[in-house]
Amino acid sequence: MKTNDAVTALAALAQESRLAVFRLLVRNAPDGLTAGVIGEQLALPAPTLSFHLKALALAGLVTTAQEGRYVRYRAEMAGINALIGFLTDDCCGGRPGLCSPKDW
Amino acid sequence: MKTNDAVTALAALAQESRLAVFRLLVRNAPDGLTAGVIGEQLALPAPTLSFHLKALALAGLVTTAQEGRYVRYRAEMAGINALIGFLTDDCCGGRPGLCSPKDW
DNA sequence: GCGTTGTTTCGATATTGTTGGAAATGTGAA
DNA sequence: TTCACATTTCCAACAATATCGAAACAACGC
Repeated sequence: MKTNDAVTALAALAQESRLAVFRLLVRNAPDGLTAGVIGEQLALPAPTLSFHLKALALAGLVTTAQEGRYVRYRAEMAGINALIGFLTDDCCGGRPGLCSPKDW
Repeated sequence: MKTNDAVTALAALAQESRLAVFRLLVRNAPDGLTAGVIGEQLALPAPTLSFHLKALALAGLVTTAQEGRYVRYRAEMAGINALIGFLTDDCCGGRPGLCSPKDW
């Protein structure tokens, strides 16, 4: 993962509505939810939600699947996992034992 | 961790300079670095760096320690750990086996 | 086809974040 | 005390992002 990818992913999550969308999809993994259901659950107007879902998809944090009239969104676990790895890369100069072991 | 705390932490990391600062401090954990060294390594003007370090500190991702004329910054592992936990909370409705086990 | 429903794009506005020079603050050394 | 150095605050210009109504687009049932 490159720095720019990480910034994109972090920026996608660094917004209240998008973070709520992502966490809702994580709770509903791996089935996912349709856009309409997400909007209903989080009380977001359709254009606003669409804007945010697009950002999450571009960041590689959710995937989309057309299902007839509906579009199903799913949390992309590989995306969040790559992000976490990037954040903790080379921790303590490669000697992770220097950090509290039970935390890592 | 509350939603607002998570948004603050994610926003702090969702910026190229701040992300670079944080990762530099992670690599140099647990010793940390002084502001001047960070600015030198990343080629950031002092006011800009100070602005970013403040954001990281407010987000609970770095700690500060006055050392004479210098101020030493350290990555706060507990902060990043809490953030990661928040992101993956209640994964798959509490049945994490539904996600790829090797990823989690 | 035609109306209905689900989703996205467009557009205009409001809000917030980033940047770095100049100046101020704080700390230690001479 | 005076100087030098490290860091922060202040400020103003600039850039990026959030919001949501109206309209457009897409897919299904009749």
